[in-house]
Amino acid sequence: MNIGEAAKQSGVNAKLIRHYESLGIIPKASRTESGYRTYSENEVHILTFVKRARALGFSMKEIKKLVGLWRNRSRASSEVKTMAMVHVKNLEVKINDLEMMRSTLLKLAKNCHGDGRPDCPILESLSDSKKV
Amino acid sequence: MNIGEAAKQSGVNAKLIRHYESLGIIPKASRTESGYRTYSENEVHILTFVKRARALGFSMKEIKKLVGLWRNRSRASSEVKTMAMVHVKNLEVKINDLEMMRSTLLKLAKNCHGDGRPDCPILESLSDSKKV
DNA sequence: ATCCACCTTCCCATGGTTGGAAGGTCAATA
DNA sequence: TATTGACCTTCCAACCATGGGAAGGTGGAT
Repeated sequence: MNIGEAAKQSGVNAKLIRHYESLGIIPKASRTESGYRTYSENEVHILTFVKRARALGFSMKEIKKLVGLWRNRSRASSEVKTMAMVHVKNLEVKINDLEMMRSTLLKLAKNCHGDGRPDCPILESLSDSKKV
Repeated sequence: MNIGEAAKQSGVNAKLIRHYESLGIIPKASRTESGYRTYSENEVHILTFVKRARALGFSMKEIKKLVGLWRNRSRASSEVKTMAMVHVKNLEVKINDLEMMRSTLLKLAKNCHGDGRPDCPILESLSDSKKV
């Protein structure tokens, strides 16, 4: 299977597959005589794994670790669970940040009449000496 | 006032101030004879504005626009409000994404005993053919 | 023989920020 | 006066994950 087919099956862009290989996240693909990368079901499997972990917001560094754990039959599940829970904490911090931004902006926008007049509490609040 | 003092007063890193200037987000600072940038209260004011807008998650491109609107006495408040509400929508999309990730991960982690044993539903779910 | 779709490697861009290197300036002190 | 140390200057590079494009080689069909 060439890289294009592996890309189609895994849903990971061919360009990205090469990139992941260069980062050492996936093992180096074997090559045909002319230099084309070849893939089997197994590699597609790994790529799918990476794609799903990415969709859960793990960084590539974390994913590299996860792939290692996944391929290591004797890993302890505690290690994976710990990573997952640390990640959940990070997600929660981000969610909190974004929700703060959202509520602040909504509060400001509520007081802005939003018509042709120039006075705008949003801008004022961003620039005034009193904090937002 | 030198750039260091402006940085201290505005809370924006000196390095970042130069960067913002190069991006055209803040006006070019005037210089002393020897080339040092000089700042007044007014510039510090703009920097503070930028910092707060950044804290609300606006992109630098959006902030450039906001600074322009802020400095333009005849802007329409509707324009600002529209930007704010578009930004709120974007925030909501991100929040949703992160919350999906969080709940998926929590669901997976709940089923993982997280001890010394190797079997781990988190990894299995990431790699299995059935979707997460 | 030609054509098109595929593959290869390479470099560059994004966005926002931070880091360092190499060098100039300012003010105070020995 | 000379030196020191804190500040300033510009330029170049890194981070992370991804995408774009150039320039050139391969594979297989017509």
